[in-house]
Amino acid sequence: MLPAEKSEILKKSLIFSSLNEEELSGLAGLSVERSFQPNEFVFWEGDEADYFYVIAQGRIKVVKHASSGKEFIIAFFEPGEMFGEVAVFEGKPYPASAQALSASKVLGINRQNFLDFLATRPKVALRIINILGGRLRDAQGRLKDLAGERVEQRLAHILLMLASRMGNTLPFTRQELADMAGMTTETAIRLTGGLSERGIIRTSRGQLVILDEAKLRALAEGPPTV
Amino acid sequence: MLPAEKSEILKKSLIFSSLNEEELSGLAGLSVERSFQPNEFVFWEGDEADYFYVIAQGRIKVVKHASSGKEFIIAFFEPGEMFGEVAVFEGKPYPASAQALSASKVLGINRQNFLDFLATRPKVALRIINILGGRLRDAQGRLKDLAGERVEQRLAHILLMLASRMGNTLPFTRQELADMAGMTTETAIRLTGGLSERGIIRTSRGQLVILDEAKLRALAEGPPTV
DNA sequence: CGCCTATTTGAAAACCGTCAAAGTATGTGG
DNA sequence: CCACATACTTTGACGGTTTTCAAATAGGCG
Repeated sequence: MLPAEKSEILKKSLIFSSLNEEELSGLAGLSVERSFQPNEFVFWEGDEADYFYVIAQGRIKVVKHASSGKEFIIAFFEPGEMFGEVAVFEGKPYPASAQALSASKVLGINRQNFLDFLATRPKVALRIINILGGRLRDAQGRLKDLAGERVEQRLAHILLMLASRMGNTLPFTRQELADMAGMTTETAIRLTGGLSERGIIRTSRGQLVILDEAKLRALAEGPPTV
Repeated sequence: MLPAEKSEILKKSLIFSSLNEEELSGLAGLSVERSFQPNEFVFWEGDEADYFYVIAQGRIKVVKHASSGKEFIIAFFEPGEMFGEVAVFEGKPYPASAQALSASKVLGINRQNFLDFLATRPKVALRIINILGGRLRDAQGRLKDLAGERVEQRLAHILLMLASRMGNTLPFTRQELADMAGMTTETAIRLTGGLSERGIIRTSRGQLVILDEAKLRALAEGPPTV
């Protein structure tokens, strides 16, 4: 990949939108390109964290494994988004694993180089604070759901969250939804089946379309028995 | 409170440890002191977020309420720690409520003033990135637990996390532990009862002492049936 | 001493996970 | 182009974990 292409990719990322061309190419010079096949892992939980990543193309999921072996999906990321940053900013091993879902290209940015870069770019630092704040907010909302809500409401919240980021057509299997909502695949299927019958969503293999966001929102907030 | 006292409090906080005296007093000038009675709320979920806070004295808990009315405790904070920052850095309403547990004093720092301050203090920004990263890591670990582990393992994880921050004597009621681990008070009592019988912990009203951290760790990792 | 909150115990029921088996898209290789 | 392998989807029955509901005890503070 040419340096100019790297700059182009970084520029599209929200994190670096405040940088000028010169700064972008400086950062591009610090970055390393890596490519991954579908299902290949970018890093594993516990690995030394020397790099964080910005996605150039493809989709990445970040997961943790429970002691039972069950997988929990922390997040999906798309081109322009960063991942692996928690570990890098803390200087500790990665707290989760990252796996490519499709053929993917990412730019890896070295921890120490980036920290040095940040020390003179307060705007970028503020942007990162912003992004981390948003992720923390999401995480806290999900914590509350997992701790206190029933499966149906958990799934509804997940669908609404995904819809707000990606639109009403969601490219996820029921298994993936289940792993995000902390339930089994069977339960996710039964729930989506029920929602389909009520005309709230439409499902096909590996995809789910939200038809009636208002009803879904009502479901997410209160129990169906009003 | 005198400006010098404010500086003193800020200085003790990890966030501002890189500041010199002059910077500290500048920041102290931007801060407002507020006092709270036990059980009084510092802010409510959904309030406009103009300030974030550093604790001078007392203990604060940050909570969210599920649709059922059940309370979920996101975190407890002690003197020197900051809270309410997620909302401030995002410019959105508070995502949770903050309640004083004991008579408390806090320093409130205005959002816009602080963002201006940060724009010329990259070290403080990096420290905040660090703290947010740590909180995000914690939150992700708890997400995985809530999604995939049984109550006993969830409780064990919570106890270990608290112990690593506060030592082996934990000043929490079973109700509070239950609200952190996403279970009912009755379940928390039954579980702690079992742990006491096995000599792993000792409990009294509003307090829990960890006696055998190794056994607790074993419990947290794997199912009890080895 | 009295009130409020925390702790305790028990029994019943609900929710959801587990297990098993089968059907159905998608893509691959012959 | 068909056959097959692989993943995703579907359905049913059962059982266990945890919540729910109820009632009683006990500790601490004014």
